[in-house]
Amino acid sequence: MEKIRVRFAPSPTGPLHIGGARSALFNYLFAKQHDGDLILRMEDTDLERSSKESEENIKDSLKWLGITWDEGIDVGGPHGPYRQTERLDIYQKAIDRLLQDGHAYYCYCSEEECEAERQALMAKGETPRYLGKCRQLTEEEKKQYEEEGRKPVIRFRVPENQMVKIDDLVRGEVTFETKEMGDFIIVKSDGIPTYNFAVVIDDAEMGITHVLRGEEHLSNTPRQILVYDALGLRKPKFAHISLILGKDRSKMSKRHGSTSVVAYKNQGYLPEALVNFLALLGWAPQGEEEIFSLEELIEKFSLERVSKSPAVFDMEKLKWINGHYIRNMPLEHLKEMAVPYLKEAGFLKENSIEEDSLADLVIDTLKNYLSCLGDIKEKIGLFKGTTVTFENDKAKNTLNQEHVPMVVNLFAQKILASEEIKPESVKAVLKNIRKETKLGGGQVFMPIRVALTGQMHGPDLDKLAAILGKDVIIARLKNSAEKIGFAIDF
RNA sequence: GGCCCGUUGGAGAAGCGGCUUAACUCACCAGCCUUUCACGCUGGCAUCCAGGGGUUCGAAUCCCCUACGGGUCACCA
Repeated sequence: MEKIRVRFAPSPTGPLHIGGARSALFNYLFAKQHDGDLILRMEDTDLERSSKESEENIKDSLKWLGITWDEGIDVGGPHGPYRQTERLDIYQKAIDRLLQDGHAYYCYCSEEECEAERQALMAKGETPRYLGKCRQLTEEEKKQYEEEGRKPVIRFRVPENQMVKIDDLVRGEVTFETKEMGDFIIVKSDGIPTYNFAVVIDDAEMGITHVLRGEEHLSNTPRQILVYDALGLRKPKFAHISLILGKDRSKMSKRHGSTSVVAYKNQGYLPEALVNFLALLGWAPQGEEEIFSLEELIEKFSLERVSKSPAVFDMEKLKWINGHYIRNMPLEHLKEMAVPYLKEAGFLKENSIEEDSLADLVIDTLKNYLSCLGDIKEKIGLFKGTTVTFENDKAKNTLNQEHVPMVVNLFAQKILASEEIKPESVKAVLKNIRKETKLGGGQVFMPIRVALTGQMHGPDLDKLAAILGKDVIIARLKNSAEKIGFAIDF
């Protein structure tokens, strides 16, 4: 069987978008599953908006997600170069042929003229399109336009009254009529080909067998098919993936939150979580399980299970998936990733041994409460400062019970007497207090928790105390006692 | 405005004419576990598949119309 060849062909006009990342992922999964190749190509024919910076961002984001390509930018291959602006001579041959065969022609109409034509058509309730004014220009007419200083574009001559059929792998058969189309531009007046043309030449020349891309390209596809046919090129199979929408069901934009992959990276989302989430957007696994590694996705992915309807980007679910990956990640690995966030939160000053073991404890404690590593900054507030603020009256009242001063004093004395404050030692202290006072768990733990944090919930007391350390524990207990107004004896 | 695509619970979705009293996951609610919270576990959460017609012995599944959402019609990709 023929080797599957797919491509991801972004235009480097901005950071890698969530939607682009999903397209890249689906292409990657499809290719790897069939032992095929993924080609990375830059569609940089928009000279104004394309930038090297964007290209770098796209490559970095893909690598971060774990999406690698077998051929293309940076890695090379037999069909290079892989930047469209470096392939101009390749396009030129096809343009010459099209011109020669009468499938294309020079058009001298200005942008303003075309715009006016579109407006007029629109006003009549018809499809705005180019009506073909320059289709049959004589040599004299051309010469005259040239003398006027007009720079021509090259348009593709769309055959009249033809049906163009697309056999889309996810949408089924979709047909378009050429009379709705109008002759489209294949070469701009600056001599650079347009997307609809270059994409065809490249996909054909690079031997692409399957084009998986966003739904926004569906109505461009008939134009491309026309070009394939005019040139006698073999058409790839097409599969158009539905769009990703924001919470309000309109196309996902900055308005809905972050749209670039880097933004999620910076917020402390894990690449495996984002990949997992993205895969679930527009594709559904067969069984009940929804947590998959890249390898598992490669195995399970199938175009038949790609949905035709648009997917809503559900931030809650992303957070859940990310939290799941955080909780299940080996501590070593997690720590490595979390250190920058701890530093940013002002918790870790430097990487001394002592602080490192503290970092272990902090991360191990906090990991159950995080949906992304960026949350560390907020959650770590619990461990900072020597004063206590009660979250509500209920919390405050737990300290107004008769036995509380005794418990708090006892706890403080035992902590002061401890050589070192470790989870195990705190646990032992707590146990002793219960034994000595003969009080129930809730009567011991809750007052201490509130006296320490002002809150009625939070991480295990032993871990919490160990992170706080002797000085902070004592300071906070004193602060609480002061606020409630009971006597201390330590 | 023309053309194209879509519409199953709050969200992602399964479903492909009878096996559906519509899987599963997130969210939400209740219970259990736990010193508390979180995690985890158990259970609940659409009398119905945008609305209306039709085809059929039988429809979420096929057809038509309407409504709504989206895409596209660029010298942007």
